[in-house]
Amino acid sequence: MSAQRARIAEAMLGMPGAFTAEDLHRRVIEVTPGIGLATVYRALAAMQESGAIATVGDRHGSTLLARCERHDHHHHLVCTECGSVVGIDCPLGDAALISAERAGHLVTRHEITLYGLCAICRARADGDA
Amino acid sequence: MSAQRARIAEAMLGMPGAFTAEDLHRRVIEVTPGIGLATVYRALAAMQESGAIATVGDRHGSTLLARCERHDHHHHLVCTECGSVVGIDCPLGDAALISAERAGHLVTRHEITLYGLCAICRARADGDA
DNA sequence: CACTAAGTGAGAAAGATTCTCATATTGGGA
DNA sequence: TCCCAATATGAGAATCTTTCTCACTTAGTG
Ligand SMILES: [Mn+2]
Ligand SMILES: [Mn+2]
Ligand SMILES: [Zn+2]
Ligand SMILES: [Zn+2]
Repeated sequence: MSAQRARIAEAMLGMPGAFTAEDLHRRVIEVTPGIGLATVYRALAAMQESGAIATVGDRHGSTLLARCERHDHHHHLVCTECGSVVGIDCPLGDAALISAERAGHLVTRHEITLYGLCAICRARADGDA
Repeated sequence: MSAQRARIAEAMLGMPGAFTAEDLHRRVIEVTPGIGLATVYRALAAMQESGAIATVGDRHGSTLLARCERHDHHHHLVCTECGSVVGIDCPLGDAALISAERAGHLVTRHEITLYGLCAICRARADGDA
């Protein structure tokens, strides 16, 4: 593994929640100037391949990513306020399976993402109100 | 409503399944040359606003859209082979709700999309095998 | 008919991601 | 340790989708 990938991985582990490629690049070059944005994109592609990170939405056209503790199949609960992300088990509900069956559709993949406010941001919102 | 919007809506109704803005533009100008791509994008934005269409994925970086019969909250079952789309009811499964509750997260929005093969494409795949 | 708000077309612009290419590094095997 | 093929890197160009600008035309209301 190259030195750059190692630094990018470290920076990625330090990200608090959802982040874009540019967010991560900014953090990386604070510690190690000179690393290029293209290298960050390349590292991100590898991480996504391995399941170390996943797409959890988008922000103004940029892909939002987040670190995954689990590398097996799971989904995400994303705070739209602070970007914190929690991995969740999330088998398809019965209604979905029944609809698919009725249509004769063979489901090979599904995407589920939940958005809202995490406990902390929810408390803060209540306090402000 | 402008003449252009009417033509774009007609063309949209004739789309067989999932389509991109350019797919639709191509169809529109077959019937009515001169209508600009920007106008198609503007019409699509309005349709999405009204619930007449919805995003159902992406194809090589372009947003995939599909017509909705229902304008209320629902989700989609998309054939990755032919692009056919079926609307489905799809309340969150218990597992998802329990995960959110345990995390103290207030869920305000969720996205669910199922991908796979429709009945027709499935039959064709079996025949080929 | 007159007026205003909204829509239009063409192209420029914006922005994210990928590609190119010359150079540099890596890690394994001799 | 030295060599080499494979892979990674950095800088910027290129690509490509979507949005914006602006001068001009409609739609719709009264
Ligand atoms: Mn995860
Ligand atoms: Mn629908
Ligand atoms: Zn939060
Ligand atoms: Zn199909």
